[in-house]
Amino acid sequence: MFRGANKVTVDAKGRLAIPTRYRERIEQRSDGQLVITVDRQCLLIYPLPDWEEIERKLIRLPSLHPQARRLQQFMVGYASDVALDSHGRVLLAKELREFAAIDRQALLIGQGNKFELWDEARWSQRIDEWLQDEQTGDSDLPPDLESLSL
Amino acid sequence: MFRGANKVTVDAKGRLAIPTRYRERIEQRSDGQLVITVDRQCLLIYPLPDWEEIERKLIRLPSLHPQARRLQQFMVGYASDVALDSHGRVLLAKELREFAAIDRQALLIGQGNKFELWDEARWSQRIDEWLQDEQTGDSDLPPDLESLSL
DNA sequence: TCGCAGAGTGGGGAAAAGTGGGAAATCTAG
DNA sequence: CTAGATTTCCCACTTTTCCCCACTCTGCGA
Repeated sequence: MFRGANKVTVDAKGRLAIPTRYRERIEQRSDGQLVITVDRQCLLIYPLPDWEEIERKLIRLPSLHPQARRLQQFMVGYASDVALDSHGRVLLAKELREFAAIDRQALLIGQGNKFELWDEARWSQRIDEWLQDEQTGDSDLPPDLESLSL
Repeated sequence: MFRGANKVTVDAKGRLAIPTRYRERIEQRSDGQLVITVDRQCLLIYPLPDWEEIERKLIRLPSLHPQARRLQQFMVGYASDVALDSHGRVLLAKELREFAAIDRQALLIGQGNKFELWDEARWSQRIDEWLQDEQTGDSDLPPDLESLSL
């Protein structure tokens, strides 16, 4: 399982260093092969086998349903294969960087079987929204979630 | 069970000494392995096995529900593995300290299977709010709580 | 009251990780 | 076919992290 938030920098050539603590796991899971694609506001980074499973699910979605088709189009369309270089870095294609507005400072967020990659500014915006919703009470969870014991 | 409130200091390198009385229990429960993550205003510290149970619950939440997704994103996203060093200290990642505004003086609060870690100033603010709510009568409990016998 | 032991606190330095730049190789267009 | 541009690979420098050691403080017992 990937977890944890890491400040990372994307250099002028669009390279991103994966924090060392994750590298061993990636090496053994997929021999260093990753797939990077887009989400609504951020990028998603999957080990190759995990992505292939997602891709199968996406392709099976009903292609007449407009939203399903759009999801399929974007996620599969932007998906690009990358491999770790000798220093554990990956190259982010220009199209992906532009899509997610990732310039230099970014946050790599572990989310179980994948990572999310956020532009720093967008991420802190998201935190603000969360805290605000908490205050105004817009954060009500569905009934079965309220009993969640942490 | 962890109980009690302890004043602790975070040094310049972000290290936090766990009070000795808890160390033995942590050693035997998880071999010194802890996971630290964020809550709304503070940090949460779990022994590794307890965290893994929480994580399983979180991951099972419906990922299309925005509030559930957000909870999952923040809690799993910020969760970081740490281990006690030879002096019973743990290192708080910079991202976590920033999130919870923890600078130097903090409070470590035992909460059963976990600890809460509060910035000192935020904690006393929270006490103030509580006392104020009591006065203005904003403290009405939901029905099933009113019958709670303390 | 003094000393000792256990706990807490603060660095210093070696090693590893992160970062940037340059050279070689490959591709593209004129 | 050649010149320019882009990508890929590799090297070197800088920064951070981690581990260990030393000092201080507090409380207890002699």
